Amino acid sequence: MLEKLGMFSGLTKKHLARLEAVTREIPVGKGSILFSSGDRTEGFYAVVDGSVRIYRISPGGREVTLEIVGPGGTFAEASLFSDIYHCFCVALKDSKVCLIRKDAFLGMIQGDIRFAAAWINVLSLEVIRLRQRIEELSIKSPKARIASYLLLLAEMQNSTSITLPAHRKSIATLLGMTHETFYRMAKELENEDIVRFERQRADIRNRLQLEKLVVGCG
Amino acid sequence: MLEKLGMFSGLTKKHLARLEAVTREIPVGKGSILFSSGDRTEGFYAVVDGSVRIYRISPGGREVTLEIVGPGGTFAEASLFSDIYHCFCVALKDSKVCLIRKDAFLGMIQGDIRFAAAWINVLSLEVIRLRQRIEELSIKSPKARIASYLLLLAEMQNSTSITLPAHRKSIATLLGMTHETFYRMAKELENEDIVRFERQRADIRNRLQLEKLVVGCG
DNA sequence: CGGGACGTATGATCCGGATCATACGGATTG
DNA sequence: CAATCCGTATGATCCGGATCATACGTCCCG
Repeated sequence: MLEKLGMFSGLTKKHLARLEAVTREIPVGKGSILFSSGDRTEGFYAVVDGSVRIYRISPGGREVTLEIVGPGGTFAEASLFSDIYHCFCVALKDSKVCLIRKDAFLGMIQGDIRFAAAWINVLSLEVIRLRQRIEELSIKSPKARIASYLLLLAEMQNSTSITLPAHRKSIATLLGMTHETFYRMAKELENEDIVRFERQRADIRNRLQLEKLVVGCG
Repeated sequence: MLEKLGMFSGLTKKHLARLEAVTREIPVGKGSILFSSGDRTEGFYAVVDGSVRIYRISPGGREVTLEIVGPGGTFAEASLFSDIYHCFCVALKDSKVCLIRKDAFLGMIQGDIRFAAAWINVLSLEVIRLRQRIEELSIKSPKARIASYLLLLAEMQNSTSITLPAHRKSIATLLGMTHETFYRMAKELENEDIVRFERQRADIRNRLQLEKLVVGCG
């Protein structure tokens, strides 16, 4: 079942079989916590079905969403080199995830050069993605951050009709703003007829204008 | 000369020699641009001496500092999997950097399992660091961000007497605030006798209070 | 079915940090 | 040496987004 995960494509059948042998499939009910900050690491995960939210509790007590992961995505990769998790993971819907066991995976990396190379590729892309997020968080204007995020989703989903990967409150903290601000800015975007929100969906009506918002923000 | 770089320790002499063979040492004068966004990638770099600043130009035209790298640090690792650089690099002082050529390095990774494993380690740590930065940027209070940053530097330099890695203006954009705000907050910290700034140095006078700022910010 | 918890949504208020302006000193350059 | 640039520094003003308050809908669970 791992072969559907994209990042593992390019592996031979033999490798896949070996990998699946050290993989455990775990169903997680909506709202349940997969792991908490401080837990001993067992390995990293891949989302087979559903979606999860990765977050931390800031020292001041508020939740900071680090990422929202959907089908095909992996998370907690850094746990391979850490004894404990440094964040929380909660299921946004009833989901199915795969736990790839740490020691076994490290062993495979050390024993299989192709595997290692593939993993290096994954990590490198992750670094690039994180850097982009840092840059986007440096955008002060909440509206521009939302615009930037919607454009990112549109690109990933390859459509101007976007499925929001989580409820608005989570997305708000992902983008570093309060949910009130998110609702307000969303409403503004609707009033300007740039984006139309509807339940779990967002339709980009005026891509040009949306891009201008990101650019024009400073 | 690479063996001093930390990330390359643990390699055998033979590996080191091979690596150095594909490495080019480059002197960069203060203020000169090592590469620009859009340039074709040649490889990634390690700082031997001096320091450099990595930044992007946001669509709105302002500089966003992504990181400040000192001796022993590496940067532009992601260029291994990209055809062009996505950021700028400028030398903060007269510096000496090593260019590790992309194709050669990729070849070594694909040909040497120990090498690949070491590199995976480097990338994983980078991912963890970037996540921490994302979390810190989510801290809204500039003062708390400064506090958090100073504590990070203190930990890295293992002393309460810190050498600032760059001029204040760069640090300000690194922390996602204007330089005016940085100066003001720094002055406040001095008035409260928590930190004393002096030329390129910062002395933490009251670590407890500094930590409280980070925690208490929400 | 009824109640509670939570996501969604919007209004009122307030303050912090961005912006604009100004000034001083040190470094660099011609 | 004078001129210039840039980093450092601080004051005045203004506005945007956080905060607090409130309310409605819906989902879930007993």
